[in-house]
Parts: sequence; structure tokens; C-alpha cells
Amino acid sequence: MHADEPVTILTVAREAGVSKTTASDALRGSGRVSERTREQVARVAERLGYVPNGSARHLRKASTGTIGLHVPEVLTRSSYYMSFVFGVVEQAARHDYDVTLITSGQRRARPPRVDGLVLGDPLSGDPVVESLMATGLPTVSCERFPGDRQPDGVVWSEHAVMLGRLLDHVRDAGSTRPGLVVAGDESDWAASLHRGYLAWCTAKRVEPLVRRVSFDANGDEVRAAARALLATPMDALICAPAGAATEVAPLLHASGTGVLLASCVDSAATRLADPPITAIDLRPKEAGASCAELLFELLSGTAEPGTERVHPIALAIRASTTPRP
Amino acid sequence: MHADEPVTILTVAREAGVSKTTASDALRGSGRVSERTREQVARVAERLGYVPNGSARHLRKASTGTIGLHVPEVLTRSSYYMSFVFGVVEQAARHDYDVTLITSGQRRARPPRVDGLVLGDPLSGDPVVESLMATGLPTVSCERFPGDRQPDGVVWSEHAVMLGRLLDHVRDAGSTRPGLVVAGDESDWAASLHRGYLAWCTAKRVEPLVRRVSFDANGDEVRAAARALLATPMDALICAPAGAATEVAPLLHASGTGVLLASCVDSAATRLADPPITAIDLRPKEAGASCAELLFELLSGTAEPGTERVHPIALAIRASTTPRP
DNA sequence: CCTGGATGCCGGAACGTTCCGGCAACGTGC
DNA sequence: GCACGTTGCCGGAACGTTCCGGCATCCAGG
Repeated sequence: MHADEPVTILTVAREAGVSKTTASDALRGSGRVSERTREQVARVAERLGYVPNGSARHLRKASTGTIGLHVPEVLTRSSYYMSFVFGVVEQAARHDYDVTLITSGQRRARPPRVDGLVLGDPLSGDPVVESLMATGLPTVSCERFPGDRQPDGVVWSEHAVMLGRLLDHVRDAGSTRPGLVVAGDESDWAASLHRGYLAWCTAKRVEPLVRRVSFDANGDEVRAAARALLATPMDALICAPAGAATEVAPLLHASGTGVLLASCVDSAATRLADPPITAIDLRPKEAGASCAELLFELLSGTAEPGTERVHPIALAIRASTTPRP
Repeated sequence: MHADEPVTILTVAREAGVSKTTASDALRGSGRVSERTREQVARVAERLGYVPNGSARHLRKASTGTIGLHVPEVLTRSSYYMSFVFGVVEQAARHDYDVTLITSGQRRARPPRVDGLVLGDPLSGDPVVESLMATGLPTVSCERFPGDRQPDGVVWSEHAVMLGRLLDHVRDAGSTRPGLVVAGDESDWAASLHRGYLAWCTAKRVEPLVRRVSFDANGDEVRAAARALLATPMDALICAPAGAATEVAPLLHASGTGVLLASCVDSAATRLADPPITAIDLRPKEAGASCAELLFELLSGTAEPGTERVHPIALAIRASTTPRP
């Protein structure tokens, strides 16, 4: 049992019989230290359980060891964002970084004490996003920012392409008139889906059938949209907003018209619905990890500002889009 | 436009014509400073946009200005935990604290750089929770820790009492044999519900009808449990796990036996289900805020270690428990 | 007129780290 | 034998804050 005094680099140096500079250099692999000494210091540090003091380090280096993370507070999408958040946190932990959450609710007196920012689905018009973009901190967003200025890094997915494949699949399953419920253009994700849908319709000479809802649409809103679409001869419904498909499933079921159903966001709910709902798996945890990784590369200079990366997504075909004759 | 040099307390002091000590004292309200000087310094600091350097402050004070937050990574409960997390973050922001997420996934080389910990629903046997409890940091948990040692502060809710009221309500609606689907005793919340149910059954001389599922039970698992209960003459089903009620709703609907349905966790999904599902509103955001608040009081010495606080919850009665004759 | 406490302000040290510059010791090439 | 580069190590300063102790000044009480 040691005394309670904290073990600093001086303790390690003293114990190893070297100066604090040598100890520091040895542990960080910088400077000129013989291999023998390096190992010796490392052993002592390990034995004493030395942990560098983050505050001191960051005071010296003028950094914080923390990245900020903002996600829109939309509870209907919570499962997607929760996974995203966990992905960011785990990737950050691999780089020995902490993650500080920035919510829209908190009014911030001070700028966050972070080295960089990850923005999950930045919505145009969100004041918190605007103010974060204005900090000048290195920033990575998941999906493009639907405004003029772009973050230093962007991770995005080919939603339009994947929606096209989903529509192809639905057509193969017998649908001739698929409808779309999608949110407005304040999110780049929704905007991409909308564009992709219209492009597909043009290419396949199908009359578009779209109903827009708000980004955080609740069940009533998406059901109303679905009902409106059902008034026309629609035979397949693609729901963009997370949770929307499961909300309208009972409605379609009750109508008994055999309308096919698919979601643009996969989740436990779509997977476990009865029947299971075909959905686009956005792989949110991997998306979060990818954003964090890109941010660290930007911070270390490994990646250039303006880098964009494509995050692969997948199509999960399930019973809800098998034709019911 | 100023030069880019960072504005420190020395800048403020120089500009205000006082020493750094006086500037520091003036801004923090400590020491002996005349009211005139205090205002003068405050004005200058405001004008220059002075922001204290957190690293320097915490290096000096041996604290970090950050609290750690752990929640189990259970995606089926994500909406509850998401709200909880946001509640913690916003309360922390009010105290000018940051929140760092601690996930079970990350293997931690170092102890987190935090002043204290909030544990949302600590599960017994969770190795991350165990290791966090072992750090000796001031800790507050939401719900008791179902182990031997308790955290320094606990925020809990009267789940058993509220379940009793829910059961009373269901009985008033005509049920004579309510069943319960509940998770195991690794969470204190589930354990309380189970105890409460058994106590109610004893008091009302009703034969208990319980099926246990795992804490992160998926739809299949809860549906299997519900089906097993339906084999006996059950006329109301109380689902404890978040999301469980909405998962079994179609099943009950299909059975067409008019079984009443209620959930022990409210959410957008239960609210918007068809018919809307009666549920206990755990007010997760307020719970998170309450945990954070208690932690800050512990840190500042305002609250005694061992403090327990009751977090009020509410019953939301909806159509799913109105008798269908 | 002296004492002593209160008031207002200040200099310097400390927190634990990184890093610049320097200093011996030791080859190595001329 | 001398200049010079390399290697291994070190002392001290700096980062921005807080806080301890001290130093004038002022006023009241004797």
C-alpha cells in the first residue's frame, strides 16, 4: 500500500533515477532516450500506476483531450442516435479522447472545452449547430450540412442510390406505384432521399407520390400522411423517418389492401415488427465511429480539411415487401 | 478586431489596471475586493470575452469540471436513456460542468478524468459499473445498485407503489387476473416491480402470474412470454420492459380476447400506439437532472453521502386499459 | 499619539506537464 | 590531436489559474 499522494511524472522519475524530462520523453517516445532507460521508466510507471494528468498536459499543449458531440434531440429517432453516439464514444476512447455531449437544450455561456466537434445530422436552422459551426473548431458532420458553409469533414451515405435499389426491389415484388413519406429539406438525409425518389420515378417513368412530414414527426403525423397517400392507388409505401414505418404498419394492415411497406431507417422495431419490415440499415454505430475517426485525422493533420467519406449502408429485405397475391 | 492572442486573466488584469490576483478574486467573488473594482473588472472581462481556461483551473484545483455518465447500452430502452442523458447534460450545463459518456464497450486504459459519476440503472454484474464503483469517485445512481455497496447518492422512484396503483386501475377496469412480464433482479427497477406485484397479489388475494425475461429482451422474447401467459386465463397484461408493450400489442389484438394492456415505461411508442397504451411515466429527463443535481450537491458538500431522493413518477391512463365489454 | 483591527490590493509560489536549449561523453574523420 | 557530429540526459521555463501570506492605508478606541 502506498501513501495517498498522487503519483506524478516526478514520482516516476525519482523512482527510476532519471530526470522528469527523461521520464516524460521515455513514456511518450519523444526526445533522445536509450532503449534501456525507456524500458526501465516504462516499468516503473506501470508499477506505480502512473496516469498523466490531463489538465496539466492540455494546459501545456493548449488542447483539451475532449471532442464535442451534438445530435438533434429527436426522441423518435433515439435508437439511431443512441447507436451513433456510442459509436463516437468508442472510437474516441480508442484515441484516448473523451466525448462531451452538447444538447440543444442547454444555453451555453461559454464555448465548449473541446478540440473538435462531431455533428450528427446537422439541421439547417438549428441555432446550436449554427453557433457550433461559428466557433471555428475542426468539425465533422454525419451527412452534409444543408447550408452554405460545410464542415471540415463530412461522412455521408449514398441514400439516394440505396433508395433506388429499394424501389427496384419493391417493383420486382409487384409494385407499380410506390409512395414516399419523407421529412423536409432541413436535413440533408431527407433531402437526398427525396431527390433520389424523384430521380428514380423519372427514370422509370412512374408518377411520383410524395407526402412530406416534419423532421420529428410523431405517429399521428405520419399516419395522416400515409392515409392521404392511400387515397390514390398506391401499392407500396416507403417511410423515410425513423419509426414511421412501424407507426403506420397497423394502419396498412387494417386497410387489408396488401400495400408493401419499407423503412429508410432500420431499427429493432422494424426488425421485430410483425411482419418484419424491409429497411435500409444505416449502420449508425459505424457511422459514428467513422465521424470520430475522420475528426482525429483532421486534428492530427492526417486528413485534409474538406475531406468527404462515404459510409456504406445496406438493404435488409424482409417479409413486409414480399408480394401477397 | 483584436489580435489572435488568447485573452487570459492577465489580459483582463492589465486592461483593468489591477493585479491578476485582484482580477481573479473579483471575477470569482472571493478575497477582499471593493465593489467598485469588482464591477470594473467584470466589465472588462465581459468586453474582452474572457473565458477561464478550464485546464489551468482544474490543474490548480485538482478537479476536472466534468462528470462521467454511464448508462447500459440497451437499444430497446434507448428512448428512456436518451431522455435521461439529456437531463443529466442540461443540469450539468447549469453548473458549468461537462458530461463525458462512459460506455460498456470501451475498454478503459485509464480511469475517466471526471469529478464524479452518474450511473443510470446500474446492473449488478456489469463489469464497467463494478470498476466505476471501485474508483472511489463520488457517485450517484438512478435506482439503487442491486449489490452490496451503495453509491454515495441514490435517486429512486416508487415503482412498486405506482405499479400497485396501476393494478388497482386495471382491476377497476374489470380485470381479475393481471399478468406481469418483467426482467430479472439484476436491475433494481425490475426487482422492485416484481416485489410490488407480488405484494399487491398477496394483499388482493390474487394468484400471481409472472413471466421473467432478460433485461434487454427483444420482441420475440417478450412475445413468447406473453403467449405463455395467455395460455392461462389472463385478462390484463402489464409489461415492464420498455418497448415490450408495443411489441406484444399486435399479438393481443390478434388474439381478440380483449386483454387489457399496460406498460411500466412510457414512451412515444406507447403514447402513439393504436390504441394508446396506459403506462407509467418515469419522467426520465427529470430523473437525469435530479441525479446530476444530487451529485453536485455531494461534490460541494451540500448533501451528505448516503443521501437518497425519491423521484416522482406518474401514471398515464389511456385507451388500452378501458374495458371492452 | 499609539495600538490594533479591518480593508483593499498585490507578488509569488504551486499545480503537472512539455519542450527548448545546453552540456558532458563518446566516437570519427582529418 | 583537434574539430565536430551524435547520443544520452538534464535544468528551467512556460502554460493560466488559485491562494497564501504580506504590505500599505485607514479608522476607531484608548
